[in-house]
Amino acid sequence: MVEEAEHDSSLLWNDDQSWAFPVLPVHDNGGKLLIDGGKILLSEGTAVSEQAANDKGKKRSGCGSGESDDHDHDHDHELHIWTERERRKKMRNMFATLHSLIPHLHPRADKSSIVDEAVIHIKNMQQTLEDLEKQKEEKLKGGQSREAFLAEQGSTSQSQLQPNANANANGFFFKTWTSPNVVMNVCGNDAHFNIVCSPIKPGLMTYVVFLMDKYNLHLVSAHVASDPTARTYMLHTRANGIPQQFPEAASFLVEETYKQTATELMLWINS
Amino acid sequence: MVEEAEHDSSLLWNDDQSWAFPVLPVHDNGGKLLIDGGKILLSEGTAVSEQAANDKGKKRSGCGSGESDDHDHDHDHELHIWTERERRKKMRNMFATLHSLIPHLHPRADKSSIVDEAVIHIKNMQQTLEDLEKQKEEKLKGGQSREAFLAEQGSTSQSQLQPNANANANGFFFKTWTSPNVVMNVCGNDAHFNIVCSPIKPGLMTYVVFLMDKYNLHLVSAHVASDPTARTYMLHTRANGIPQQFPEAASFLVEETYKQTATELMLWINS
DNA sequence: AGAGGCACGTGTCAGC
DNA sequence: GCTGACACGTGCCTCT
Repeated sequence: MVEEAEHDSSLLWNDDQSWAFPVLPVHDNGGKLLIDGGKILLSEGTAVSEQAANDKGKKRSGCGSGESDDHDHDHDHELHIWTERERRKKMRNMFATLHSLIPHLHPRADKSSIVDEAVIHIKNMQQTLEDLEKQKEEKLKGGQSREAFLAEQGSTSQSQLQPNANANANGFFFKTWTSPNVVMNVCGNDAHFNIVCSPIKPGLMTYVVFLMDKYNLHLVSAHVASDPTARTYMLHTRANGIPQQFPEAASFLVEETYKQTATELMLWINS
Repeated sequence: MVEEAEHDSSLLWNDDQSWAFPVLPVHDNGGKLLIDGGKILLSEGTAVSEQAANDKGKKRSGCGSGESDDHDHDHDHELHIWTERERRKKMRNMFATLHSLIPHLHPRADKSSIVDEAVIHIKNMQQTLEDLEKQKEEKLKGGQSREAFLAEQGSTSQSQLQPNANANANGFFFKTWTSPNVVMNVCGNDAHFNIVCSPIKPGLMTYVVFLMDKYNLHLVSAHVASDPTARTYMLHTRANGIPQQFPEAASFLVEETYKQTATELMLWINS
């Protein structure tokens, strides 16, 4: 992953890390007229006084003159520079990981290509998933109406992503997803989560609550059991925030939401 | 000339600013720039103090004089600025469309969140697709629908992160059995039962307690949720009564005991 | 009152 | 050459 950067980046990295400031000297910083948010901007034809002198400026070399209460502002400012650098670095890494997730992408693809391809890739996958989902439903429906009993019985139970097929008729049954740490049972709008976390990771409950919030799930009840080496949770949640105009679509959405939640939870625990 | 340049600039600005994250329905205004139609609002008086002077270059206002070979360089430079602006704009739009593709994302999510969530989303979708394919293949391969009320579930879920699959040695993980009505997750001496019963069968809780007693299981906690048509239970139990002379045998015994319990429970519910 | 985010202008370095 | 891509420093703005 890191490697991606190639010499290009690594050089920059070097740069980034090694020296802190020098470039400034010249720093004309130019003019910025046109400031965004705040307003300003000079209008069109009329010129106006743009650029004011402002030296205010920071650590200029040479040129004596007044140094005074620099220091407070100084460190403040340096901190700003530093955080901005960090932020950029973070972004770079995120781009790298995003890059690594997209197949068939030139190793040195630039940022726009990355985002672009990410968009395309996501669209493709969403489309594919949608199609598969539709296909599946139609299969189920067809089986029900035509041959009711015979046809599609096989394949109940199975790998992790498995809906217990016979469920959909009218009764209330669990549709279950399993992983070593997180097991989720969806039943209508409700879901039961079983979670085990060992060694104990601080912040798990916080993350759970965050996820509930993110996906607009209500926490009906939560049961926590601790022992020195492990902690287990049982959660009962309810999905309320999803418009239910079309029951089938809604149930699909609920399911997807739950799946998403469970996946993220699992990833977090294993991270 | 100068004027032209200015004009140019301001126009471009307009363009550039044309909504930063436009797609998003609400708001924003993003912040920046308040332009109203053609005019610009300029800031309060105080603001002006900024704007650096710095000669070096660029379109300074008024001040006639030194035009000479400025222009080529000048124009050159402006072009640089312009292209950079365009590039940023492009990036912004791409971010916006990327944003629009990710479900459950806060409308004003910042760039890192967008990339972050994109990564997560892609991972999830890839995983889901992979699972679906596996599922499909297995479906084609074997119609193994033998009795299978309780299919034994391995575990495993995600591929990329962890081989946590059967690391049962020392870690604490779930071993899960599923059926439409009863899902059981064993972890060490403890187990979580998820039960759904519809229509409601009177006496279920009594039966549960009877079973716990029969197999010498302790009921650590029980959560019951009722609605008119269904009732769900989450139970946390602990097996204490089993002699533990030989740890391996013991864990086997515990597992068998739980399996037996779950089976009887399921049979009762479906009877 | 302050931390984080964004877009700007700017210099620099790769590669058609 | 020139063109595009990047990272940088910097001012301003928002959200808390």
